[in-house]
Amino acid sequence: MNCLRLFQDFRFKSNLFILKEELPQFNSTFSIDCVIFGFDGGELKILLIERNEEPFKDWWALPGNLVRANESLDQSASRILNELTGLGDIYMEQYYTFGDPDRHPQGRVVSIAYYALLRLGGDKALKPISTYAKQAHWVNVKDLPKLAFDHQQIFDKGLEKIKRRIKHQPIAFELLPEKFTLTQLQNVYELILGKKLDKRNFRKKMLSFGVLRDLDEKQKGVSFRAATLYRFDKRKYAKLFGKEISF
Amino acid sequence: MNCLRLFQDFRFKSNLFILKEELPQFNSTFSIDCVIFGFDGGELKILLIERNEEPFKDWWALPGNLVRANESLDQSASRILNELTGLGDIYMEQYYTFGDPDRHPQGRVVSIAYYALLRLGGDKALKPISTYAKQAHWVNVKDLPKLAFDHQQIFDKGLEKIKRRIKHQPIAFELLPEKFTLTQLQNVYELILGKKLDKRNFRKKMLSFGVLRDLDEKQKGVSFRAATLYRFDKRKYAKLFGKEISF
DNA sequence: ACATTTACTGTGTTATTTACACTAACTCTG
DNA sequence: CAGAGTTAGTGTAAATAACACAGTAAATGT
Repeated sequence: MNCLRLFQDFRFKSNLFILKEELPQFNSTFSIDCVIFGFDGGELKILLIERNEEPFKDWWALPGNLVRANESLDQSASRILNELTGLGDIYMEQYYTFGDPDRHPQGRVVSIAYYALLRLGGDKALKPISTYAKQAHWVNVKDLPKLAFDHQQIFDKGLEKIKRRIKHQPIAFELLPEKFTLTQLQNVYELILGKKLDKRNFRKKMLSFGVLRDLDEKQKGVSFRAATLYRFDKRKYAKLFGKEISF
Repeated sequence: MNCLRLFQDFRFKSNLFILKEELPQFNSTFSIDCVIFGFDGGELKILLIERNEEPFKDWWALPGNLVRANESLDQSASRILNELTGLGDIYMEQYYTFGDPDRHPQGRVVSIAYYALLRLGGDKALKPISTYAKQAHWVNVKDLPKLAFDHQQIFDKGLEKIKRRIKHQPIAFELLPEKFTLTQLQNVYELILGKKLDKRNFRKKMLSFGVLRDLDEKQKGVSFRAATLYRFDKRKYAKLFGKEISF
């Protein structure tokens, strides 16, 4: 024991050698992986790609890519999302970094995970413009296939994160079209939180925040009674920031 | 515009060349930086080192180091904390990754930030065992010097994080000795949250959680009335997990 | 014993959360 | 066009949690 201590002291003071296991990680790369949530037809979905390259060729995976030399992580995430979906100007947030030494079979790749929330359906079609994927699909979060790498873990942590965040920040609106009904908004909350909410309490609380603008306009093209449409009022949201919203 | 589009299509389909700006980041390294909070003598402090190497030689900086080839990020954080303080078995958590391309003047270093909370004073002395720092000091968070790199930013984000976390998880106890008084506990909350709390409400709420065990024991060696000592009861904490604690 | 310092305690007020069920409006069908 | 079917929309009472607030108790030192 004393011997080991002496050895260590010598090592640090002499600065002459380094143990192999102490070598830092060189020649590594890092990537961004995105958990991209979408809401459509009452289902919460995420975007998956079918890989066209080894490793994990033909497996489903989260969309992701390597970070370039001269871009920041946030810039990189935006670029990658844009390349994979054709979309820009989306609320994205870094939430965790995954770096197990063996998470990638071909060498060390530390992956910085982001999530994004976006409105599906109708107006904006997805136009992926990259060849590293055979195809991209929206998949219901309740029905995920086996994922490549540690992507299941990355997804789990991402879902956990937005569960917490939806109570503090108006991220639910990012999933909805500009004009939406209170029932649609409640659906989003219920899907993300994974539980039913009381309709009256939900509406009471949502309206009490004063961040919804009643558009004096009704849904069109629906069977049965049409609901009032609302729009999210970003300016009024400022005061609300950071407060807990419980359901 | 059409021309650009055609060019892009060709680029993706032919797969023959790559634009320089599209090169991924190779030969990069990553590091861990730690914001290590300590509580001592009524002050909230963090551990800083005075750098002994370029760049930023002689500047104060957060303790941090490069990740090794065969360790996970969490392992790396624990190792680095241990090397810098001699301590182990500390609650640590990854909270953000900083990766601006120019955050390190000598090349790209993506840094994964962790925070740790630890009890100071008395029993365990700090024994840093590394030469890359001239010295390590505990510095009051209210009185930080200019920090190297983007470490001020890393610190700010870390403080923000534990402000939020202290309301959900019993991290305050990590800062205190095993036996502590309610007044000490309140001090920790007040320092982290940066505001005064009402004594009666604080005690009422803390005791109502049922995670404190009254030790039937009093402080010793203090002038004036001695306070009752408590211990944190980990088992009873389980039910509390995840609930918001507001002050 | 007296001054000093910190520990400790309770109540009333207000705001928030929760639980709970019926009517209104519209559409479709026969 | 009447009636069935479906979703939109609304209020109240009880329980719980948050907040504001001040004096007594216990120990020490002089």
